[in-house]
Amino acid sequence: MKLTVRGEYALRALTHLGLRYSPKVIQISVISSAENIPKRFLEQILNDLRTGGFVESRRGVAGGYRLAKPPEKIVIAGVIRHIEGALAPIGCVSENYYEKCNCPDEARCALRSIMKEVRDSIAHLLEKTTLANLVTRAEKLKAADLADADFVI
Amino acid sequence: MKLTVRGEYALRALTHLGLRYSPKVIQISVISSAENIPKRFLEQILNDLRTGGFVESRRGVAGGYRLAKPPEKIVIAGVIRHIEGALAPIGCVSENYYEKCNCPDEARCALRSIMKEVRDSIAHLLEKTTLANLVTRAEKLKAADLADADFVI
DNA sequence: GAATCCTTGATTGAATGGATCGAGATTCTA
DNA sequence: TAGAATCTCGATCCATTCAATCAAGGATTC
Repeated sequence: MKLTVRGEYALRALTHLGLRYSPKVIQISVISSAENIPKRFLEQILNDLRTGGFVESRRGVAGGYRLAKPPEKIVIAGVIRHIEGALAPIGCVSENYYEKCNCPDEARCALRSIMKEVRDSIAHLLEKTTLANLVTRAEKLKAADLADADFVI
Repeated sequence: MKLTVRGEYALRALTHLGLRYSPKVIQISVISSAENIPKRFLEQILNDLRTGGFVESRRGVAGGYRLAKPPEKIVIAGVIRHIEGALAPIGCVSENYYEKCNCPDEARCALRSIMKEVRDSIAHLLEKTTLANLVTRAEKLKAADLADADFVI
């Protein structure tokens, strides 16, 4: 699994929306400047997240984006699969994006067997992590940071 | 972590050499046809593995490649790092190939914290796996396959 | 010294990734 | 109902990476 900038932006944008989860929508430009993401590019990514059913949008003057379901229901593995594709490090061990490799005999391939373990460990971690979890982490990290600041003063 | 075809070939070639570990060298063309790897490309890859200290070569008529050290001493994580680069799914959590990301505050980044866990789990698996381990897997898979064949007869 | 094989670097062609643009659709508001 | 704000969608661009091939050259052995 490799997270490209695109996937990173997607997850950061979702976290932004998760931290402010409400029926109100948030504009692209707000997310763009808060998260330091090129606006045009983010536009593309949010639209893609909409297609995937992770966010929903509202057009027009008071338009913007919001989560399509509560943060607890948004699984990180699902987001990454939608944006980036396979979690597996190599196609021949992917469950959702299987691709045949050109080794002489896949069933007897030692490389495949170790890569399968890698895939499983990645998938296990990301399947059990939801956006709610990311949001909690973000809040805790912020709180810890504020505590540090107090301490310094 | 993403394993490209290049890395796959490298590990398959090493496994080939590991299964036949001896002072004798094996020709590129032999590995190439046994493992179904384009010869010219394999040439490039083996040369790269030589630079990394994983194999050594012998020129001339009876030339070829062999492992530069016993299979137990060749760690898969090291091979992948040399051929592909970082194990981490994103640069900002890589230990050996760190790259700054453009998020507003790296220390408070929730994404970073979950990706760090992914990195650690990948690294842990691949650090403890040696070529000797891969070779053993290959032998077992072959044996199991033969047993199946017997059973069918 | 000829055959064989490794060495090195250049090159190519395709795919991917990051990013931008422009025109269109939709919604609100004055 | 005109127009401004905002999302929508497809096209395009540029740089980089990947996979693969090629060519010339050097080393080694028989």
